[in-house]
Amino acid sequence: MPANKNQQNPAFFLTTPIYYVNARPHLGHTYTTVAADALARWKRTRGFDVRFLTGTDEHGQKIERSAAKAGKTPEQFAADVSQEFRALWDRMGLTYDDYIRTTEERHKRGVQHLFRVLQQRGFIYKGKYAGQYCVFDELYVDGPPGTVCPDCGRLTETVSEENYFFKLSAFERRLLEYFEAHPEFIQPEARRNEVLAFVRSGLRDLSISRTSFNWGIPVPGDEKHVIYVWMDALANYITALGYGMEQHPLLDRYWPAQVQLIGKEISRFHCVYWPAFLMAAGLPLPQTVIAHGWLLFEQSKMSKSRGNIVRAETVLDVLGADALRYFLLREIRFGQDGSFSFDALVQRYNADLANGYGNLVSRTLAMIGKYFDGRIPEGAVDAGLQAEAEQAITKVSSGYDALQFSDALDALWRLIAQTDGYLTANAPWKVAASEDAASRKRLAEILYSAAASIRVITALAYPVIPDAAAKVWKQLGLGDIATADLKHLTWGGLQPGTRLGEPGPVFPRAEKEAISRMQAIEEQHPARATAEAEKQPAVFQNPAAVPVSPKVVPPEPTAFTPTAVPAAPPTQSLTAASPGLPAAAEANPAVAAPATGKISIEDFARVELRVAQVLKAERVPNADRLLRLEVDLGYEQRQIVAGIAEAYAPETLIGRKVVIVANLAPRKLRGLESNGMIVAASVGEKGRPVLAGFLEDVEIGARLK
RNA sequence: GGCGGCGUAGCUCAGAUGGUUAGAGCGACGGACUCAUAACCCGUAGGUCGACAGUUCGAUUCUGUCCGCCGCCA
Repeated sequence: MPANKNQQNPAFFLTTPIYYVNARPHLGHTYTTVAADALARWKRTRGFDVRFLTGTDEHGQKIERSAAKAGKTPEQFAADVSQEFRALWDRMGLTYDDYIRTTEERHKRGVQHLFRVLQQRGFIYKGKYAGQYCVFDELYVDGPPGTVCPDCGRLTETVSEENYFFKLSAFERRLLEYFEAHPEFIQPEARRNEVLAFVRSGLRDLSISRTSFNWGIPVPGDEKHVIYVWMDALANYITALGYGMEQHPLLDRYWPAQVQLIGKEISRFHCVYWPAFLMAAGLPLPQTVIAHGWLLFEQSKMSKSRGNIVRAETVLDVLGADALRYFLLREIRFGQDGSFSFDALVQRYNADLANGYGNLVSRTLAMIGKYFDGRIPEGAVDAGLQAEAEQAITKVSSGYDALQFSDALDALWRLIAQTDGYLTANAPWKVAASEDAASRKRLAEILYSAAASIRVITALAYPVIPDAAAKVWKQLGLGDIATADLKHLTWGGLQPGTRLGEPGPVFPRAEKEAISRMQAIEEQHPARATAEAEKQPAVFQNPAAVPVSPKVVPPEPTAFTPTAVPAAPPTQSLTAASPGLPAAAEANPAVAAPATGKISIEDFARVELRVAQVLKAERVPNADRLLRLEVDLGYEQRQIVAGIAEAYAPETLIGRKVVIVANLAPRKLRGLESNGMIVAASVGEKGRPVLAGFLEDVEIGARLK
């Protein structure tokens, strides 16, 4: 990427999170990165010296395990996935200036330097952690032995290990004062309030090293320890600028960042830990951390059983990058959650891009071609249209500046409609029927005004639909939009006499079948296995039924674990066990791999699946996900504790017939004994459980074979 | 459980320090036009503004309770 070297211009450093290579790139990652790219492009057109950073986060126990499962070294595994991200961004033409990988030497050096600095400044000490630990989430959990992980519902392990700690508690007051003095630091408001509440409730020191695995950056001077993944990851924003090197001109030039874009699920790390690290290191804080919402995947009504992990490539194949960019930024109010569906995408594409922008360009340029031999006519300007265009410039600009992409695009498309309305109202094709001078003059005015409006529209649309804008810019005869000076965009920049470029469709209408085509592509893709697997019955939960030993890598399938359920790959049950997992955190690639170990019929026969009827159901106090059920098997009644409280209200279950694993060894959950598990499909990004059932009435106690 | 947010037309959402007929876009329906990508333009749609109660001359907009959804609580 050619960096803008003009030191006269104000620096603008913009970052996305670095993506954890445990998941393959999907639309969630694309959303963040596209928003950042649009902002980067916008700021560049406004004359800022933009530096746009993205990259991948590659350390941690999860990567170590996933690599082992994939039969690769962690280095190779991380490199492969990192390359997938990078290839996608390149294919989409994203204009990042730097792509950092946490396995790079420059990063390791920077992180170790940061560690030493914090140590020297007295913010790091060695201590001992004794308590509960969730192996799956690599998370310390509060509570007595037997506590379930609040994130995934699995039983925690009791551990005791020596750690380095960061004195986070020392920054409680300073952080609050900073938030107070800089209300714009955390956006939007809702996130800010959450962070404030969190800090106000008191900060404890943060464990920042691990000894239980090796795949990470060693603590300088104590190589048994590996630096905690979050400290490692967050530091990328400065190590990418040369932090830790003797000379760091980029750091001097670009830090602090103006905008750090993140997904809302990682706001605590970016709004509490990160500023505290920076304060401790004596570095200035970023100007704003902006959290966007989640991208949810709506199931299309045509196939309800569809899984919902969508890859950007599918959309690129069928509609192109601009379509995806436009949809994500137009349809979703930035900051709020939004949903994606192929239906809505094609709808937006046709209504706004094909019928709106594309058609306006097409009709206007066709008439200039026909009536003025392909040259921009010399004509007076329609004052009304000019005023509307100028108003749009203001509105769209302020929308982009505020990262309110949907507002900006809304205002821009209003101008498109106004220009379309202007043409229809003045009917140039009728005016053209008369050859007299007055009519020619009138015709020139109408078409010049429309073309001038299209020029403004195109310039303003460029950050969001760069490819299409570049095409139209050429068709207008204005050359390469990338080199155009859009900083002082005004109405009057279109020179009469300019010869139009080659005309051609910019956004051809999409047929209805585009929807089914994209759906088909998704289904055929190998990575689809992730979503496919979620459609299969997974055994749900009894979190305790999941192997919890930290050394189980991978968990050995036995007939008594959920893994024995046909067609559900071993780790699928692990995914199913995390109903609360946010969009950006799912998709263990190991899940995507086809099931490796097949089981024999005898293995399956060991699992006793039976029909049971729910007699009683009630919530387990202080456990958001757990329900205590009493079920009737015909030959006996028993108690089961199941993690389905978020999907089913207790009263709706009473009388319902469900499928249970009847011969599961009993486990205690929250002090309650659970005798068996309920079988449910795990649906969607969040693994919402859907209970298995029968279309016909089935006798209680019947066995499934 | 504690704290916070949300619930407005078929869909996605605006909005109101309380006040004549509650808005936009899309979809649907009707009309007009033919330069253009079966497109564009015009018009129509009558939604108890989640439920109930209160404050008020008057509430969808304020207060309370409830229901539903969501987020944060290392």
